[in-house]
Amino acid sequence: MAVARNLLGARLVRVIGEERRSGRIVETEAYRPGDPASHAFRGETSRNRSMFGRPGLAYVYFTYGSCHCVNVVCEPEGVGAAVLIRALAPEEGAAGMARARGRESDLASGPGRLCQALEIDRRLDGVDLLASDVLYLAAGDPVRDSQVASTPRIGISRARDLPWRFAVAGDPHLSRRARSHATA
DNA sequence: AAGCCGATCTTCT
DNA sequence: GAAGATCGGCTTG
Repeated sequence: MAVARNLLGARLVRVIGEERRSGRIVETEAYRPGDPASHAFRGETSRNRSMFGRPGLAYVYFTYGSCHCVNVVCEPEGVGAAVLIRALAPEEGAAGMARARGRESDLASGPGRLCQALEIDRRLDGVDLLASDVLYLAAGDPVRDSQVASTPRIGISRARDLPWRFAVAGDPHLSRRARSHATA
């Protein structure tokens, strides 16, 4: 999907009081209407409600008892589609991310990790990523087509064959599963 | 380097 | 009752 590909290189910025933490998006994954792997597939629930909101909103969910993940809603209101942000290359506020993560490496190289590093949880579900001043998207360095790897999605059991995962080829900050998975 | 396990919330069967 | 858009630690090879 176009939005997932075009988010590569953009920045995700988190402001916590006086502190700024940000990173360049290096890995995304698209979840579209009619997609059996999408949280929206079985209709609207209290958890996925914001996925059906207007484009640019954040959909933040909690899973596996311990991990949050952020998505960017990208279809008109009522449709139910989003792009999962899977990995960031840390830029501003790496020290704060390390504090939040309790480690110095792999600060944002995974969908759950980046939420921990940026202190994103369900309280940020539904914020407008194009207007908020606590969590928002900003322009970054565009990524050339020659650097983009488009491959099957990871971490799901249904519709695995759809090539809707996008990554900056060879980037050192890709998610663990992207690294063990062939990234061609 | 790769694979299993536990943690433990939300939804679905 | 089980599986899931995961992570980190431990075990095995």
